[in-house]
Amino acid sequence: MSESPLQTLGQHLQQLRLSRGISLSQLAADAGIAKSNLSKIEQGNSNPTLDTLWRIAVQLNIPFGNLVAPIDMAMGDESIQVRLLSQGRGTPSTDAYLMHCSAHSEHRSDAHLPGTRETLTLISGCLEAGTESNSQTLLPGDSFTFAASEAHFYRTGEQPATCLLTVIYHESETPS
Amino acid sequence: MSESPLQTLGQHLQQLRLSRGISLSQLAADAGIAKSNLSKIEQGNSNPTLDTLWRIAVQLNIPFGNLVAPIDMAMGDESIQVRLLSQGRGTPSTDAYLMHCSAHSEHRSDAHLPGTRETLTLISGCLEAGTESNSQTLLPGDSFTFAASEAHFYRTGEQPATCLLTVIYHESETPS
DNA sequence: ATAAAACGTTCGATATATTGAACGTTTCTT
DNA sequence: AAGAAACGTTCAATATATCGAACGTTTTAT
Repeated sequence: MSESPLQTLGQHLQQLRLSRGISLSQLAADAGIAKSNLSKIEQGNSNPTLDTLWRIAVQLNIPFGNLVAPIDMAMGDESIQVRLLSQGRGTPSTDAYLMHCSAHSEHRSDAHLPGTRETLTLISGCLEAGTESNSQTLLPGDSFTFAASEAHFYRTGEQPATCLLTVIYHESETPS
Repeated sequence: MSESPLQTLGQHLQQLRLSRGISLSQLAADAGIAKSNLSKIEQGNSNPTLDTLWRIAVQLNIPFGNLVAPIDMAMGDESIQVRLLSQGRGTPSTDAYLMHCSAHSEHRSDAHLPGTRETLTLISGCLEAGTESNSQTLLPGDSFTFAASEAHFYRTGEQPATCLLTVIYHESETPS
C-alpha cells in the first residue's frame, strides 16, 4: 500500500523517457539538472528533491503526481491507460482510477477476489463493460456497477473512452 | 502551470494539516520526520525530498500529487477540497473531480443548470449528500446520482470523506 | 577505418536537506 | 497562580542530493 516510491520512480521515469524517445543526457539538459543526478534517480539510488522532480515533470509534460503514482498496468497492451487517483483504507477499501481506453480496443480482466465490485462512471466517449452475463454500454455521465469477482471486460468502438473506475474490495465478506 | 511548487506547497500543506486538526509536531512525529523539517517546508524555506513528501502524503492520506497539485477552489471554506481530474467534451459533457471533505463539515451548493446531474462514488470515510428531497448516506464503494439542478449539499460526520464526483451537464436539454 | 559525437555511468567537491536539541510562547493541569 | 506539557521556531552537526568532470562504450560522420 505505502510502497516505497523510490524504486518505482526509477523504472517509471525511464519508461516515460524512453516512450518519448529522448536520451537521458538530453532530458537532463532540458530539465536543467545534471545527468549524473538523473542517472542515479532512474537507477533508484537517489531520493530526489521536489525541485528536481518538478523540473522533470514539466519537461516530460505530465502531471506531477504521475511521476511516482503506480500508473499504468497497461497489461502488455497499450490500448488502456490507468492512473491511480486514490487508495482508500476504509472498510471496504476502495481504490479509484482514471482509465482511458483507445478506440477499437478491448481489454479482458481476470476475476478478482470474491465480493469485489467495480463501478464505472463514463466521462467521455462510449464504453461497453461488465461481465459475460451482465454488461452495459455507457454514455457520458452513465454509471454502472458490476461484480468483478468474475472475468470482465472493457470494450470501445469508434471512439475512445475515458472513465472513472472504482474497485471495492470486500475483504470483510470472507466467511472465516 | 509551471508555477514554482515550493511556495504553494507550504501554504497548501498547512491548510491540509489544519483542516485535519493536527499539530505540526504531531504530524511530524507520525510521519517520522523532524518537526524542524516540516516547519521549514510549511514556511516555504525548504526543498523537500521525495521520501519526506511521501511520508507526509501517506500520513495525511492524500494522493501524492495533491500535495503540490492545483487542488482546491475551496469555496471560501477550507473544509472541502476539489481537484479537477478530467473535463469531458462529449455529449453530455462530463467533468470529473476528486473531492475531499473534512470531518464535521457541510457544504451547500446552489442549483446548477437544468438537467445537470451529479454522481458520487465514495472512496473512504462516510458522506451524506444529495438534495433536500433526495439525499443518501454513502459508505466506501457506494455510488449515488442525484439532480444537481436544485440546491444540494455534502455533509460529513465523525470522519472525513474522499469521493469521486462527476458533474454531467445536459446542455442540450436547455429549451432556448 | 578513423575521428568525432553522444550515450549512460562513476567519482570527488560542494551545496543543502535533515536531524536533534534548545529556545520562547501558549495552553492545559493542579 | 505556579507547574507541566505541547506548540512552532531557530540553531549547529550530520547526512546526502546535486553538480561538473572524467571515464569506457556505442553510434554517427568523414
